[in-house]
Amino acid sequence: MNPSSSLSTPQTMEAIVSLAKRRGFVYQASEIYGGIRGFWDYGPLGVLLKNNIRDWWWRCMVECPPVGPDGKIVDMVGLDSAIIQHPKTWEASGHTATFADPMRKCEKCGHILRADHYWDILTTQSKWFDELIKATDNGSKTDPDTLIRWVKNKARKSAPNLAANTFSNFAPPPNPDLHQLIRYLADQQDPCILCGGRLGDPEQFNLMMISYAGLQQTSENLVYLRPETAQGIFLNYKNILDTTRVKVPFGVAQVGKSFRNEVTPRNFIFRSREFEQMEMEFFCPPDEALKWYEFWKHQRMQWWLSLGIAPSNLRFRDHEPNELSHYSKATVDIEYKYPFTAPDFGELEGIAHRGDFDLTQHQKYSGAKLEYFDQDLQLRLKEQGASQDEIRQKSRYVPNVIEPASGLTRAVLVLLCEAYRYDESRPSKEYFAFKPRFAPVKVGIFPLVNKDGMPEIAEKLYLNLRKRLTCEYDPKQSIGKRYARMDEIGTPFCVTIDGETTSHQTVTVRHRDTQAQDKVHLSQVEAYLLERLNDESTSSSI
RNA sequence: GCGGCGGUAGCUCAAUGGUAGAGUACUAGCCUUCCAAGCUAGUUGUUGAGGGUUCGAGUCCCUUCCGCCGCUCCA
Repeated sequence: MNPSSSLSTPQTMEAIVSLAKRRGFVYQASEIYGGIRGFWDYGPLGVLLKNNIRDWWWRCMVECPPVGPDGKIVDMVGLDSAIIQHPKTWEASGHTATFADPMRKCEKCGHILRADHYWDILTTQSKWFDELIKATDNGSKTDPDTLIRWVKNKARKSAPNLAANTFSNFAPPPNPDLHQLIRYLADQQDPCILCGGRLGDPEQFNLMMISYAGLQQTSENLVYLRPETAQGIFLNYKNILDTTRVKVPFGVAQVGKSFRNEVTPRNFIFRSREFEQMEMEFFCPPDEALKWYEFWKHQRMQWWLSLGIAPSNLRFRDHEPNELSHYSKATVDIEYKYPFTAPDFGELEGIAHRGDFDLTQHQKYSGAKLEYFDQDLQLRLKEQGASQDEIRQKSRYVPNVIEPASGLTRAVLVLLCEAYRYDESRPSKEYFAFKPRFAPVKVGIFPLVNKDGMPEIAEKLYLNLRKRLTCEYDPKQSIGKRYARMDEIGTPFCVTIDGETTSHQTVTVRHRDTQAQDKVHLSQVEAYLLERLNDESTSSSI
């Protein structure tokens, strides 16, 4: 990409959102009703772009996966599991516990905290609580004078919304413990740890979307829309082992929708409540997990580069130990420099070493046996002269899992950002320089003018080419206008039927990025285009 | 969720409390032999939604929805 023509600023983002709407890539969902927060519709061109990325991922992961670090072919299969699974799935995965906490919200400042951890959070994180501790000599000096002094001075700043009782009838209970004292100060309420404001009643804040399977909306019928596609793979791990001929190490890949009640959906399609994921779970022997983690980390970065993204716009970011999810032994994010995060980076894909957490959990909750008996390993150990005990112990295990999990809808966003160009000197100042493989429309087919037999030839060529390529035929208006329109939606090639087509059987192929033109024989057009659409080296642009 | 700003045609934007407009796009026709040319005609609005004040509201007030920016959140 050309950095000079592509500025990474919020203004760029607005231009991209506007162009994406205008040309039918992405619409806000339910727009005629005023829109609905966190949901987006992919228009005629958006769905083509999204499908192209999805198909490339599927091709690179399932049909043509990379050869393993030991030079051996790895087994990889696909899956499309249900969005709704047994509710116990989410208990086992930890989502119910971590997603469904009772939360309380401060009515003054809006701070949200866990209701069941109120006292812990207050005593460890509240500034005004620290001051109160000091002022009352660790809760031993709770006479009205001391308290009034604290309320009138320090608390005025650190806890402005603390509903301290009127000073005239200030009468804290005798020898209160700290919790009693604070409830007294806050007028019998638990006050906000930040501002001292009144906390609302506890509410279930569930980041998983809820529905009911069955006619009655009872707790027995409660189900969740999946917050990630991964669990569907773990649930089918045994099915796949039993019904296909894969052997550990192997991977299962899946593309599909996931749903999360994000607190703040924002930044166009970056964080939405319904989104599409491309996830792969790679099952391997425990002592090979780190090797495969490094392998996939590298492979996944190569894949993003294969979309034509500038290396300088991508980076790895290792998760800090305290940042790791409850299941993960190591996680690295692949991040992209989005216009709205620049010069910072934002998440694009996470590659997690999940250990044996998921399979062990599902084994525990379901009672199904999810161990793997590794005959290859048994043989190898035998050859190495290991003891019977060691062989028995080592060749039966719960596989470890390496999970590259990426967002398909985020990939769409990245390509829109990465391919966006602004160039004053061109007829269409704005255009998308998609790598040909991902362009929604590959070829525009035009008669130079709408007469002299040119439309007939162009139409025939269109009917022929569209069998293999996404094409558009357009005989209307000036040729420059039609080129510009194609540039704007990122079409890499235009084929124009001109006067020489009737006399010499040649057409003009016009290239989006350079605006250069080639003469090609009519019979060679298809081969000419196919060669350039599939050739990696033609990607002068993204 | 909180605070600030905003929402008018598909898009970019005008419009002292007094007739809702421009550019562009789009459609049809003419013209046009390679980069958004021109001419003619045409389509396009519950001014985000709901309520209020007023003789009269795009404009003032209230509520709500959506968006942007900053916090907060993002197992």
